[in-house]
Amino acid sequence: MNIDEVPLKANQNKTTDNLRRSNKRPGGRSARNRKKVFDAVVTLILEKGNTEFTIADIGAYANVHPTSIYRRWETKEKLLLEVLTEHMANTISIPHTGTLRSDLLALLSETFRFLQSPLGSAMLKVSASQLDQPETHSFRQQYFQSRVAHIHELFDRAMQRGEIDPKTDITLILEMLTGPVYSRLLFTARPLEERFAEHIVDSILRNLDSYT
Amino acid sequence: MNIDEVPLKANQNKTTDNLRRSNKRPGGRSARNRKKVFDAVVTLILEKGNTEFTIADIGAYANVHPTSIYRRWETKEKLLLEVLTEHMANTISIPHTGTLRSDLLALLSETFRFLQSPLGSAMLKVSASQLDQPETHSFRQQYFQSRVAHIHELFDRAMQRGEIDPKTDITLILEMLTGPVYSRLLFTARPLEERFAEHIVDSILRNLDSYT
DNA sequence: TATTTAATGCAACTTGAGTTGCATTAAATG
DNA sequence: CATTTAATGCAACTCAAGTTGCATTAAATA
Repeated sequence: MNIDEVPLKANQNKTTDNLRRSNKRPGGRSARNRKKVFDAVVTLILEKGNTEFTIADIGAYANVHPTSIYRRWETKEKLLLEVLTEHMANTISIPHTGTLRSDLLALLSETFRFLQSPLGSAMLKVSASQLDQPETHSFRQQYFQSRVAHIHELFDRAMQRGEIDPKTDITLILEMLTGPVYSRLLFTARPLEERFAEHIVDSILRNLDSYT
Repeated sequence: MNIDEVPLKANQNKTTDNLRRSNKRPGGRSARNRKKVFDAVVTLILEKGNTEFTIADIGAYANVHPTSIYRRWETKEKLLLEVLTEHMANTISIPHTGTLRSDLLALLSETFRFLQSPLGSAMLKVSASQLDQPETHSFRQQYFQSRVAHIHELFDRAMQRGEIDPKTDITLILEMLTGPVYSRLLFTARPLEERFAEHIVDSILRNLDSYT
């Protein structure tokens, strides 16, 4: 018996299962409803400016019965995490300014903007809410990894220009780049201003040799 | 009429009000219940390893009627934020190793340990959950500010040793020090290891001139 | 096209979080 | 010590989140 054919107990691992069998009934009603629900979530976050709506609200907006949503995603958090991850992957834009420094500054500016927007704030809130939920670890990593994958192009150019060593740990750069933003948003509440971005970027660039 | 005497509508701004009038009936049953509830919250977080308990659970554990808890704190999040802020302020320990570098490494190690513990994870989760709740901004800032206040002693020593400029922005250092930890916890899930701590600390120390 | 299979819609239900009114208790105040 | 005031305890209630069983609908497949 192939491992893929092992019968799973109902409701077990629904979210990831949902992905694994995503090609079972792909083009039909399921896919349409998925899209309707995802669109409804994004719209609701933008309209309300936060995530203070219920699954019933989503169902009403999407014209999909709430029961169907509960059955496919189990919790609002899992649904939101999936929606926001996918949305990010589709809307990310990569700066292309000519130098690594200004590329990183542009990237960080965009991060400031995003994390202060309803969608970014939601992403941060939902990610933190899942901190001790091992089942959704992979989703949060996927969010970051898809960013890394996209942004890699920016570093590839920097490598070609000789600004950066090919062995550089890109993920580490992004951890150091975005981390301090979370400190400010979560705790100090100091403003996300240009000066802060420059400080972060320059403290990375001045230490590039320690990122290999 | 003094601004302090403006009558407040019932239930308005209950949490901060709770602090402001904390000397009204301080030593009696209220204070005892407050302590019982706070202890119960800490114990429950440690016992369960997470915050998946209800206000009813807290009431049962503390032998305080749940209604009283609802009336004083309104939501579990506000209560937890208050409890964790106070607990942190009381349990923080300041390294005193002789050099700024090893002090910061010790501090960061402790931060790793704390943020991976149930209490730290709870603090991060609850803070993020309050991201768009302006009423609790001050509590999250207070948490960080009380850390800054305590840790300042560490930097004072470094200043006396001449390792650091007296005009250094200590808060910025702490933002840069702890920020990347949130990146790892929330998104990349890479391990919080010594090597990571050294990378963070050294990239601060090598750029100390830009922190003034 | 007919058959099979899975998702969906719907109604009824369970459950638990949070609220309210009122009596009780204890702390503060004179 | 008597009085006043506020917090507490308690019971009853509301309401919304989430579940379950079953009929219906639509997609896949032979």
